[in-house]
Amino acid sequence: MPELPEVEVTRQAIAPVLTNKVIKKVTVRRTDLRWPVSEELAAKLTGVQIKSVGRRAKYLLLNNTRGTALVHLGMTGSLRWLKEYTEPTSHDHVELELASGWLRYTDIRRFGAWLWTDNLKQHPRIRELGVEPLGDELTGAYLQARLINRTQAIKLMLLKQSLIVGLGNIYASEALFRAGIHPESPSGDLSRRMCDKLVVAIKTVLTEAIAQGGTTIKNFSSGQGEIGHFQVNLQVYGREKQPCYVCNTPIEHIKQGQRSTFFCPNCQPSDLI
DNA sequence: ATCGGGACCTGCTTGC
DNA sequence: TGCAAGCAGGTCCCGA
Repeated sequence: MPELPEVEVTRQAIAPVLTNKVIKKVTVRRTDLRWPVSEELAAKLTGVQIKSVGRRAKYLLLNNTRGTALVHLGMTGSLRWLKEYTEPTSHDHVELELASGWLRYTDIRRFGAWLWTDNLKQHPRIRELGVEPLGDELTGAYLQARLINRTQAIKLMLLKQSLIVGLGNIYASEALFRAGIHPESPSGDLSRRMCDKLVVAIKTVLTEAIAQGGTTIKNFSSGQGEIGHFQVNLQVYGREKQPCYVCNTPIEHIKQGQRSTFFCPNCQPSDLI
């Protein structure tokens, strides 16, 4: 489900109710998520004070007095703040109880994760991550340097979290449309000018999506239960055969790495392929 | 090192 | 109506 904007919107929603609060109790109903939820996680989190709620890539970071809990939402995960307790369903796997309410983690497909670390920078899932797209490190020069000699299609490269973090299947297609770049272009063939344009497109689409509360296609909602509204701004994703908003050409749908890609064949010319 | 594909898991939609 | 196939916002791991 969630890409960077949805994770960031979730972070912004839950940070105010968690910051400086004490976790009274941790309930893990299922441990078989993406990786097994360790007994250490529940033991360490119980009784700690949350110092801040951060984000690195698509991981939420519950920074606390003993270390950090990393929460990944996978494809179908969500976090929800409950002021009043409700009976958990079969997909509610983790819960934190605080004095003022409960933080509940729901994840139908269980591709998400809850991990514990007391050395965040050296954690294997964090160590190998690429640059944050909304920070100063992502520039056209960085992108071109990392893409040089790579033959893989640019859409697939944008999904690699070791290059740039935060983009997923929706925003990768959207960024390429906004940059006017065909998704099958060999990465190493992008000119510096195109890399500059792509970087601007990535930053713009993610920033706008965060401002709109993320994209809700199926069931994303922020930690306070608000759905996102960016889906009305999607230019190509999910719009197969519908007219391009810019030029009226029907949007095309292809598969790359067994995943859907959407693009406008006119606005995103294939001259590099 | 880079790539392509399969794997993990559940639920919903589509087509015969 | 029923059932199988295909699809979904992520990412790790394997073999070539």
